[in-house]
Amino acid sequence: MIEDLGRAMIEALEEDIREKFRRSGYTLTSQRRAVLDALEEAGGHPSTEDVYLIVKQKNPRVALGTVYQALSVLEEIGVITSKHWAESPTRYDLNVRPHLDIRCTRCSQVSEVPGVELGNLESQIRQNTPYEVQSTTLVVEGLCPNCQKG
Amino acid sequence: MIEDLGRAMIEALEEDIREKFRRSGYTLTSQRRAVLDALEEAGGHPSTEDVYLIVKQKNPRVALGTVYQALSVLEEIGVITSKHWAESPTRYDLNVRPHLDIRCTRCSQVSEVPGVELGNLESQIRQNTPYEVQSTTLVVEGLCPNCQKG
DNA sequence: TGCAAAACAGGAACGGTTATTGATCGAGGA
DNA sequence: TCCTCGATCAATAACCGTTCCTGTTTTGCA
Repeated sequence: MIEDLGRAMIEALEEDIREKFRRSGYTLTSQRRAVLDALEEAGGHPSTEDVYLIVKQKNPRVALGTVYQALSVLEEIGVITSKHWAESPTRYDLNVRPHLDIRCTRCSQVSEVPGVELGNLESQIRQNTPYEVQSTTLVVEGLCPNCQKG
Repeated sequence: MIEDLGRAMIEALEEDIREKFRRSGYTLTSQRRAVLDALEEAGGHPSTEDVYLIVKQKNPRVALGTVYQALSVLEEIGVITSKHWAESPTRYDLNVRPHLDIRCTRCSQVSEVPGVELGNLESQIRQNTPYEVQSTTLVVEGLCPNCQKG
């Protein structure tokens, strides 16, 4: 039952991804597929380097530049989201659902912050600026429980 | 009247800065002073390079590395805040009051978004994470009115 | 199956940032 | 006032994440 639900969700996500590629005109190549798989496998919020290492395990011929380019395409068509932290490489996340992440300034671990209501923040912003808003990201940093001890 | 108010605010800010240096143990050197002045003069949200160029006009001997280090100290003691945008160098801002900025993804211009109520977002976050929250920054990007035409 | 366009691999180059090193400054004590 | 010692600075090399470039391979399409 739960497994079926999981599979259904993955199916829906799959279809969504194919649709986004179709609309954009980009092709869903095996390398881009591998980058997506690596993002899923990595879980958390992998850096480009992390993704590259996972992809490389399965296909050692894939170049780092290709991973950069694939991530950029995936972000452009709205499949993934990038986040830019201080003193840390860019990290990526599948666009499964809107959520809030916090990063530890000491060990760089990223965790999700549950139960925060962003509410109508984005619509408020749209109302108060003449800009055409493309993205709003909340960047939260702090010390994780482990690093608080040290 | 208004000028007096402005001067009073600057005085208060000055005292706050001196206090923060005192508490931290760092010294408020002429170079750090110059970096602060440059931040004020630049207005907007200058990059390290912008600050460096302004500082250099008055004191050509100051090195870029010194500006980096000064900005890092100023941020550490809470006088300024850094913001990290995609594909763009770090930009800095004096901690005058909490506010929200938006950056144009085409021309990199940064403007303030008025009238957005962040409300109890930070306290919500603190309640929902075991992390010791150090900073929360809302990063908003879009197209400025000028670039929408192009 | 053949052709044009897109994507890729590999590696060099770039740009923002940090690290290093020796010189200089400046607060506090003799 | 002069000295001392730690903090800060200037100058520059090194670092690292990212982008760019070139020739090759793959893909979509006729």
